[in-house]
Amino acid sequence: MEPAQLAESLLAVVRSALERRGADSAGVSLDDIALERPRNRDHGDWATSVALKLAKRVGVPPRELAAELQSGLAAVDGVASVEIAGPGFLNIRLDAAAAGSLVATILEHAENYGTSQTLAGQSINLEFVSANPTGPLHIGHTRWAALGDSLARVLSAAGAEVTSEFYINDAGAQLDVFGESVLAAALGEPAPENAYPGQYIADFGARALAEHPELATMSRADAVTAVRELAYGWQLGEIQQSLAEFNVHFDVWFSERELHAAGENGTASPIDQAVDRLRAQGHVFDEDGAVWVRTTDFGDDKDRVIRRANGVYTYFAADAAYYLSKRDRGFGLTIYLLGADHHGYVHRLKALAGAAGDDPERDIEVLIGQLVSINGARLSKRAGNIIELDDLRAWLGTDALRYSLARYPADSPLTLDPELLRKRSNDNPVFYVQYAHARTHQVARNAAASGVERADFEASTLVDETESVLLGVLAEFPRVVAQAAELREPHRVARYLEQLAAAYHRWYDTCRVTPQGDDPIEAVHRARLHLSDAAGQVLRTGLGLIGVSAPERM
RNA sequence: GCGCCCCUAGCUCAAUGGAUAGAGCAUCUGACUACGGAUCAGAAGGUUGGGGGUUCGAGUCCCUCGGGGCGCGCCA
Repeated sequence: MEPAQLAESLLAVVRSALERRGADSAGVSLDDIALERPRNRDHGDWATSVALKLAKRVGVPPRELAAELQSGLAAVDGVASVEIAGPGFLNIRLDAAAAGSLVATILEHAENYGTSQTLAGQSINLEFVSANPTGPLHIGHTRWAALGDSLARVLSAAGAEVTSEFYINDAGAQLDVFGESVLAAALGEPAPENAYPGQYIADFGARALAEHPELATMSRADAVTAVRELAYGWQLGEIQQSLAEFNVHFDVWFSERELHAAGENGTASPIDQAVDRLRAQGHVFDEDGAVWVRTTDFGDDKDRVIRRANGVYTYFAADAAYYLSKRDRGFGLTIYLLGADHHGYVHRLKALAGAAGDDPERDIEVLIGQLVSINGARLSKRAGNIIELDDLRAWLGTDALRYSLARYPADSPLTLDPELLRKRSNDNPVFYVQYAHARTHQVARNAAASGVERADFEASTLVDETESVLLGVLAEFPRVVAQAAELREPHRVARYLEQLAAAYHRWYDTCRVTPQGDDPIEAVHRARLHLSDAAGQVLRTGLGLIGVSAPERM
């Protein structure tokens, strides 16, 4: 039996109890049921605090209401016992056959077990990383890459249509500075003020000159443009390759230049159109020669300039046009994953949504992730403690790196120790989880060699305590995935996998799939092989949700 | 000064308003002539930053104080 079915049965019992008392039963929903797995095994396979929650509404002492529910619940098929505990908790135990039937469900649905339709019909645009194409990705980008890609997978598993998107800031002054920096390096000139530091600038410069010796004789303006475009292409290519090797996928690479460019037959640029549209909505005004958006109407602490008095658009203008682009492409929900150093943008982004006629509370979400620090120190180029994605991957490997970043919530400040990272130790919980998965395959290989077959499945033979626990953990997977999607917290999947791996390892330690010596093969061995298969399936699916491989051997 | 985030075991971090706050690492003690020990069993480790409040119940919600991070341009 799956928890969802138990919750439905419980809801029916609750409703009929309320009706007997003449109380309103229509207002009770699955949200009130609060069916959960108790931490303490003494409290049963499943427990509910529904009697505590509803007691006041009905006007009955909690334990009295619990007693009424107890008898109704005990009659549900598959429920072995129901106890009342403490102030009014109901502790439920399932019989082995009902609990074990979950294995068949998992094997039948295979990689779809755990997916749901809780976000079905939602079309979501998820933007993350969006680094400037003026340098390599560092550890901060790496964190958003791991979290964002996992979130995209989790949202999809919950039934949403997800487009993951990388916004390339390729239109601003930063890219010009980048071009100047590379050109100076190419021509052996002293680095200009505010130039980008780093060996890669020199490397780009040398490569540019080697491939295009004519740069030395071109006009300054032409040379800057040419070098900028060359280096931009190379850098973007490296970013794309780094992310691909990190198993991070983007559906759309959106160039900011598209927003500035006028149409082929002289039509207004998307930014021009955006300003006009916002003005038509009544949220734009002119003051001191500049053009403003009245973002304070939507909770921002000051209004924002969208076009300066000198006629040049601000960065905010591109943001506006970009948001409208997403909107025009039909997304019902737009999610931004930003670092904490950008949290000041939350209000103005939401204001854009509001000004465009969307609901800032419902149609746009801005997730703020805390920055990563190294041994307590913040990352900075000046401190020389920048760590690049490619270095991290070289030290740890993609699996360990992705896992160690995905198992923490985005708003948790993360402190890393580069010495530990370099050591590539087995401490990383990813190996614990992967080993559990490899073990399910080892078990299957051993079973095949010993003649244990998958012919029949008698759920009622799974009576060991470790089997009961393992089944309970397996039963939670769909809810964990749905919750991770709803709360935008993919780390819940990783934490769950550690729990599942622990339950599997303990079970393995206690229960044999392959009989010892000359002992006969019995139904329980075959049932355990199914159980092991089911655990392997869920481990594999779960690891896939955070972009980590599930090896069959380690 | 204003705003957002954070403060949980020695360290890194979990925990829908639920029962005795949990893992990993580190420390200590055990377990293979039993499906690979990258495993398992056990010990020790806590005033959840301090103080108030809300309620059947608070690490979680509210107020306040302290500490840390980040942000507050007609920059990008």
